[in-house]
Parts: sequence; C-alpha cells; structure tokens
Amino acid sequence: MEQERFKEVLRERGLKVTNQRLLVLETIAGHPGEHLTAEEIYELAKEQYPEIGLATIYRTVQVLVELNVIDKVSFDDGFVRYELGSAKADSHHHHHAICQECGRVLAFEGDLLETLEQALYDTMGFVVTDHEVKLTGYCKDCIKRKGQENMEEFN
Amino acid sequence: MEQERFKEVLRERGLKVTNQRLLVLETIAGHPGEHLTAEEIYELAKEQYPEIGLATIYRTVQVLVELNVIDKVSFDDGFVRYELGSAKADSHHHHHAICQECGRVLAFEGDLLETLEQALYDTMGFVVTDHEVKLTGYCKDCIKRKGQENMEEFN
DNA sequence: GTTTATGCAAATATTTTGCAACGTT
DNA sequence: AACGTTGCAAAATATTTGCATAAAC
Repeated sequence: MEQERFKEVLRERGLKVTNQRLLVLETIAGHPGEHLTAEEIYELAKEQYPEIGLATIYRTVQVLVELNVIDKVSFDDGFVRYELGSAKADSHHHHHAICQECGRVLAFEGDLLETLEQALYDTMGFVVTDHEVKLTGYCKDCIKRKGQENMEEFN
Repeated sequence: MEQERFKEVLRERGLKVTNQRLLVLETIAGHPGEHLTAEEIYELAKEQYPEIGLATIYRTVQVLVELNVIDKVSFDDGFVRYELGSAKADSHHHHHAICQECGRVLAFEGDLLETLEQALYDTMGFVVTDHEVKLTGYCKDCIKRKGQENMEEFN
C-alpha cells in the first residue's frame, strides 16, 4: 500500500511518522488533479483533524516536496500549489494548459520531450529529472464565448 | 525603436506614458536572461530615479504583463519573476532548465512543441498562445561535484 | 528518556490598496 | 481642466519561526 511506502521513506530519513503527515499526504492524494494550495489543504485537513495548525501544513508540504512525494507548482496566480509528485507513476508527464481568459487549468498527459531532454544533455550536460510544461492560451469555452470578432487579439 | 512601439501601445489603450513605466521596461530589457523580481527591479530602477516607489513597480509590471510586453515566470523558489515577453521575437520559445542542486537557471531555445500544441487543439479545442517548459534536473557542475557515488539519488 | 514534531502566536515577507499630490493628455 | 498615475503609509496575504507542550521512537 501507498501509505506503508511513505512511512518507510520517513523512517529511512529519521523522520517521525505522525498523523498530521499521513493526513496531509492523504488529503493531497485524495484530490487528484486539483493542485491544492496550503490554505486549501489546511481547510480539508481540519475536517478530519480540527486541531491541526496551518504551520504544520507548511512544514509538512516542505517535507513532502523534499521527499519527492509531492511537487510544487505555480500557475503565476499568486498561489503556490501542490500535487502528487511525478515520481508517482500515474502523474508522470502530467502537464498543464492554463486558460488566460477564465484561469481554468486543464491537465494533460504528454511524453514528447525526450528529444529535447536528450539535446539538453548533449549540448549543456544537463541531466533532466523532471519536467513541466505550462501552456497558456484559450480553452474551448472561452473561444466560443469571445467569438470571432476578437480573435485577432489571440496573437 | 522599441520604446516608441511601447509608447504607442500605451496610448492605444488610453494609458499614460510616464517616466516610471519607461524606466521599468528599460530595466527589464536591460537585463536579458535575468528573470528579475519586483524587488530587484525596484533596486535597479532606484539607481536611475531614486524617488520611485515599490508600489509603482508592482503596478507597472501588472500593466506590462497585461500588455504582453513582459512575462511572469516562477521557479517555485518563492519569488515571482519577470522577463521580456514571448511576443518579443528574440525570446520566443525561450525555456528554463533549473538545477535542483544549486538553483541555477539555464535558458535554452527550443521549438519542439508544435505537435503537442496541435494535439491539444485537436483533442480539447485549446488554442495555445504561449508555452513555457520548466525542466528540473542537475547541471553539469553539480553532477561533477556530487560525483558518481550519489547518482542513485537522481531519481 | 531523548529527540523530533506540533500548535499557537508573533515575526517576516510579499503584494495590494486608499488617498492626496502630481503629471500627462 | 479632466483623468490617470505616483508615492507613501497602511492593510491584506502568504509564509516562516520561536518556544513550550506533546507525541514518536
């Protein structure tokens, strides 16, 4: 089970297994594709464990990022967000398309970067361990809503 | 000249041409590839114009982002940064490789996303107007420094 | 029993806003 | 003259830290 693996990883590093840490991970894992902020994690976690503190959320997500269990992502909207890490098989090569009109974040899978990564190693000696692609544009609904007359704005 | 074009764009939108706005753009343009934070822009701008206020920097970068003259980028290190926009020919398809060891940000050019963008339009109707690729990994120097014995950490 | 983590409150850091004075049109 | 912009200070947000208590090992 996923949780057992996490406990192991904590112990390996001399970190303690606490209810708070398990709960934070469970909360993030329980909301796949949602890119939660610290505040959102806090609100959700409080439902299960009302005495938890916000500082614990911040400290815990730092640990989880450190352990490569979750990833930090930001969509430049002023919030730092967290999602299950790319080390987890099911979210490897998981990227984001952000609508500049409505702010909706669409997740998509894609695995088209291998050649790029190889070129980077060949030219600069940089070893890629993870990648994230952020695409900005307009989603279907916003295109429909804005209509044909404003399309020249689109670049 | 670049500056004249900017003044036009401001006037087109009914915004005023001020020394502060010109200076902020000039400051960002004068530091290509540096991804300045608001605070850094403030410090640099003060050298030219000591009475400028930090709030003006924040308000101006918002305007510049709005006008697509600069882009907001974040490397998940807690700072929001700005760089000349992708609308500018010379930085189109300009991406970032971030070393997780030393934090160095390498910029590179790449134009390998066309097929991905086409697929996104075909499957989800999403029109891409800009893209950013963030690669995380280890730069040449850090690989050398860490040596062979720690390589298993790399994933 | 020792060490690490938690919760709270206070401290920092970052960004936004209200408003009178000022600059641009 | 009208209106948008600036600078300052205050407010609002977001995140980190110190410390005594509590939990994990």
